[in-house]
Amino acid sequence: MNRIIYKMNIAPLLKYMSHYITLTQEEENILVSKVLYKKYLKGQYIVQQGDVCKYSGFVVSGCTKTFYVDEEGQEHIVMFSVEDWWASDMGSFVTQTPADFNVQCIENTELIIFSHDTIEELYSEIPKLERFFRQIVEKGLAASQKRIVRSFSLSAKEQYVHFRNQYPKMEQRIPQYMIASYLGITKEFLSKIKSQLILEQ
Amino acid sequence: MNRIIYKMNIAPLLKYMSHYITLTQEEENILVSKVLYKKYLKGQYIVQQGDVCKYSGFVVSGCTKTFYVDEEGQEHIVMFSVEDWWASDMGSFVTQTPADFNVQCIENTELIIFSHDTIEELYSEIPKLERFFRQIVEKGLAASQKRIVRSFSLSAKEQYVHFRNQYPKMEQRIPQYMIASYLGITKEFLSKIKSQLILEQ
DNA sequence: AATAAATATTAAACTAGTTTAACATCATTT
DNA sequence: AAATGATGTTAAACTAGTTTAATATTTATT
Repeated sequence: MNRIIYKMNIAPLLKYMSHYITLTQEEENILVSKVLYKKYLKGQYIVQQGDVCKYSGFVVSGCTKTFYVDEEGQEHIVMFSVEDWWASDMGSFVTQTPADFNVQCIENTELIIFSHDTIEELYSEIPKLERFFRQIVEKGLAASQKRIVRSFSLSAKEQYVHFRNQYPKMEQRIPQYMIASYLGITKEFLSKIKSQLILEQ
Repeated sequence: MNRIIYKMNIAPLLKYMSHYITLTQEEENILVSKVLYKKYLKGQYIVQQGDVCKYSGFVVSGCTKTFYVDEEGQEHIVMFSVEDWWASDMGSFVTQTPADFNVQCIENTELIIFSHDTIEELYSEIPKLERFFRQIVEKGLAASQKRIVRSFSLSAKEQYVHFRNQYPKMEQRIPQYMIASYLGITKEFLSKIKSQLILEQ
């Protein structure tokens, strides 16, 4: 059997982690030995709604969308993940309950994968990681709360302007109809908002 | 100086924690020595928007609302906390950044308080607590995500029915205009929804 | 019991955002 | 270069939810 060994680009993860915790060389080695490196093609799924999310991926390169399909079959995007973000249903991964969300690549994407099966070993061999993941989830919670606040108190136009300001580079790589879905509006209405904004200047 | 010592009702917290971790008697004693017990009157604030949230409270009895005031001065409720819930801006407490939210008592409320100043001591004396708080925050994240999904994919009427089914007892103790605020609609429209629902049966 | 304060209802006029449908543009494959 | 599929625009008719304003009901206070 043929096994493809990808060259693992671990540096972005280590740099990212260094904002939270400091690992010794030996701890880094343990970490590297317990994560996977995976390449996905555009269109492939990392997580599927209803499955328990066994893997949590750190995006080394590429872009994913995290979305939900409602009873009418309508797709609602809740997050985009680019470099240095997490591609996962964190809620499902950490609680090991069925995922609310799909995570799908909208570009070819390279991920460093944490598997739930090995994460308990990682916690016991590198206790600091428990703190790391706690902080990641905390940040995720704070971001999720802020998202709720925005959707409560801002009009669609204001939310779009906020998105554009906060993630100026994402707009170039993500099709507009997906941004509309992220904002919770139709693509037609986003189109209208954009033409309004152009007239306003 | 007069110091009021309240009788601390710690049992509900210990029972709640037992779903996540098992504490020894000694660990329980440490815990009790490092938390505070506080009684608030209806109307009092536990957390104020803009302040760093130094305290996270476990509700022993009573009820609080967590809300946000937008630029137009409009109040948006994001959560109610009753017995066995947390009254806190968790996002602010764990990241020690300015709170997005106010937490105010809508009934007289008794809380067991974790202070951020002592929580690091608690983590080092009872490492299990780190796991406990990680799991709480994880559950909070999962709930917050589900809330976003609902507000994306359900109509106001569906959201109200969901709320009523999920928290049947809350409706009795919380005024309707606050429930409207929680659902992100006006009190007038909730009134309309309710009369529609009555006609439908 | 009377008054005041807080909470809830109703209805009409309005607005933000949806739906439908037709057309336009851009990118990819042959 | 033509053809196909994916993405983006425009406009008219529509609907869910808001605003305003007047009134009703419940709860708390004297």
